[in-house]
Amino acid sequence: MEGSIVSGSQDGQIASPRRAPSQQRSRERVERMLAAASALIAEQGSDAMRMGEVAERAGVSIGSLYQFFPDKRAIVWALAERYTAEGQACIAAALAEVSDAEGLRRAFSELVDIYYGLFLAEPVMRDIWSGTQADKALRELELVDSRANAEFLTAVLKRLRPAADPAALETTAFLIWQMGEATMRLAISVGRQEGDDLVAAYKRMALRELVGE
Amino acid sequence: MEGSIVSGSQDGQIASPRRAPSQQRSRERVERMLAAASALIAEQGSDAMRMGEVAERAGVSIGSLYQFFPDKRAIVWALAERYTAEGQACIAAALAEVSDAEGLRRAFSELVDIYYGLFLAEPVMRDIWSGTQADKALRELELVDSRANAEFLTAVLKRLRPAADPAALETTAFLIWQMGEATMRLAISVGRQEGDDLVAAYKRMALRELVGE
DNA sequence: TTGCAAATGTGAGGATTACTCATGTTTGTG
DNA sequence: CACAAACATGAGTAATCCTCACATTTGCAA
Repeated sequence: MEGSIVSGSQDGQIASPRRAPSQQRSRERVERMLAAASALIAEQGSDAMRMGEVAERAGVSIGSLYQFFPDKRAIVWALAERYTAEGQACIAAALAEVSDAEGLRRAFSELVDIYYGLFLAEPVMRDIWSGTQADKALRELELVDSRANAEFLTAVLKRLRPAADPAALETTAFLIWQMGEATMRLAISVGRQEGDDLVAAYKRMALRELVGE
Repeated sequence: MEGSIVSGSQDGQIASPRRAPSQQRSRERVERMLAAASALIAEQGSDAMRMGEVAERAGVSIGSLYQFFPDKRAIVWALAERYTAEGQACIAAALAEVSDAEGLRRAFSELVDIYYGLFLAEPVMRDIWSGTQADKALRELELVDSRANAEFLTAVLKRLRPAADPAALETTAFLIWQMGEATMRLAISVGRQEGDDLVAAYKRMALRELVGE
């Protein structure tokens, strides 16, 4: 897992490989760098985050930063990856044991609420996923993450509707998941009341599709 | 309309006001600048577009560029605004005379196809709307545009379901529209086959919501 | 026509910022 | 304890957005 933070290769367009921290000291320093970046993103957004500022706040030199992260985006990517890892575990747990329509309805509804709450409460998460579309590496990460999450949903659907075309179920699950993320991004960029309404409407639409009328 | 191209104020965060071209000569030059920008975006994407390159290709100096556009984003914004204006006219026309469920089904289905085709065929449009989330001014423009388009859809729904809660219809129309845009963005970032499937699934879901089972 | 103010045109240079690299320091290990 | 590999440093490089002082052109009133 620590390897993936550093790899930063991401896509195949930029970013040269960097050293992975192997000593205790450097591992701690990398953590400080990520914490500093996280704080700065929370304060000003990832776009306004300056590499020099990250280094200063982490108490390291600019050179050390680039020792472990190939470029600025890799730092954001590393933070994003932690969120996705956390999220996936949560989603897998919520959907693993669903075996009937009512269970799916409850689990899905709860998941949406949790995610919406996270988006509202976590400025870093909000910033990263809002800017997702701009960065190819992040878009890729989100796509992979979304597919993985949709996979859990697909598994449930296959259990509930064994007669249905598996490919169609996969498409449906993936689309619903992506729409959920789009709805979140939308909801946090409008007023709170309207955001709540939109999330509720999404939930209703998605459930109609997932468990029928 | 020419005023809006230049205003560039957009959001309230950056961009100082610039002069609007009042002479024939400068209007033509502004057109050349936009054409050059458009070509460069088509070739390399708006992110890689360099202001110096735009000026060179338009046959003007870098200073002239900044005479009419407060900053780089304003150029992209000006192009985006043209697309939205064109789109709105098209959408308004397609939905204006819809008066029954079957008509809505046909019109909506056709609109989705047209938009998907545009996204596939127009690299500039694709680039601009893909990067929408990154730029606050563009996000705002998309939001305003989306609300306007959703308005047409809302009008149709109110005609078809006069008994329904108007606020709920508005939310539904807006959400469906935003999901459509999200689906387009998604569809063009995966393979062609999967993209087609996703758009088809979206169409089915949206229509279920719009005209019922 | 002519004079002049406003509009327009120019491009060298300022300012910012991501990122490099030559050099020095620390750590683990035979 | 020697020594290679890992780590740390920060002044400097490069790229790029944007400004500004000054030159030119245009439209128009006298």
